[in-house]
Amino acid sequence: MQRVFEALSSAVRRKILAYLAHSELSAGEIAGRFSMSKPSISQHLSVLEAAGLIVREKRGQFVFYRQVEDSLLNTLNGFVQEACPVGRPLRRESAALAEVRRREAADADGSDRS
Amino acid sequence: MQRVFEALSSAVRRKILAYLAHSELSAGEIAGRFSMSKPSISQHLSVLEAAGLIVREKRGQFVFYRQVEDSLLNTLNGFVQEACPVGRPLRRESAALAEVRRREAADADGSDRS
DNA sequence: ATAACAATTAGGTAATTACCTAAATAAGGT
DNA sequence: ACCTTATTTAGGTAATTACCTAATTGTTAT
Repeated sequence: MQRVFEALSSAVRRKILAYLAHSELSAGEIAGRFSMSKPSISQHLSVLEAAGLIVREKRGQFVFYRQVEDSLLNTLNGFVQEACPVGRPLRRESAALAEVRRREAADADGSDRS
Repeated sequence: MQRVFEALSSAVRRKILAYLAHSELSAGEIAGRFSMSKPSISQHLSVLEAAGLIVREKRGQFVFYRQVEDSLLNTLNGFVQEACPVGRPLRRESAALAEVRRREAADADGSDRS
């Protein structure tokens, strides 16, 4: 948890995570998206890896990085539940989701709309 | 956003937020929960305030702090949407929420809106 | 074997952060 | 007015962080 939040405290690292949201990328491809030295990016990648947010996989000459599914979400969610005065917003969303599903179920059963 | 994540990168500050989840507290009451000097806690409180996560209100001799509802959640949510590959579960919740609100609005005013 | 490329490690510096104590500001009680 | 309590500001130090360049390691191709 500590490591995750430390990792997220850097704009560069958050941006890296955003890039990795869409597909895995090699260290070089990531570095190419920033105007910063490769060693610096490499260091940011280790921080993200140490936080358990991404994993590395060496394939031949390249090292590919990809996000660890859910690890970010789980941490943030866990934190919100105890730190958000009213985890209510999220709970409200969940309730909203349930509500939509109920209506969809009802719709599927016969009624129509738009 | 930057300030929020920086604020959250400290365990002490996350703990302060957790305390403020339940009720407002004076600076002294907060400091009393930590084995750390009051000035240090005061500084942590400014960081949280600068991030927009809490607000201060002076009443008499005391300064009370309380969380700003939703500001934490909104930031985290916004971030997750672009950084989490599987932000999908959450995105689905948000979409569901938006959908419910659209329907509620429609139900309430009865006007058409294609 | 050598060259070229990919990535990391090593080592150093500047800037930031987290703490502390002491001093200042502000409000209340006597 | 004076003393106490609540909190913040000032100022300083130690530890951490973010960056850089240069050197190293590992892989692929000639």
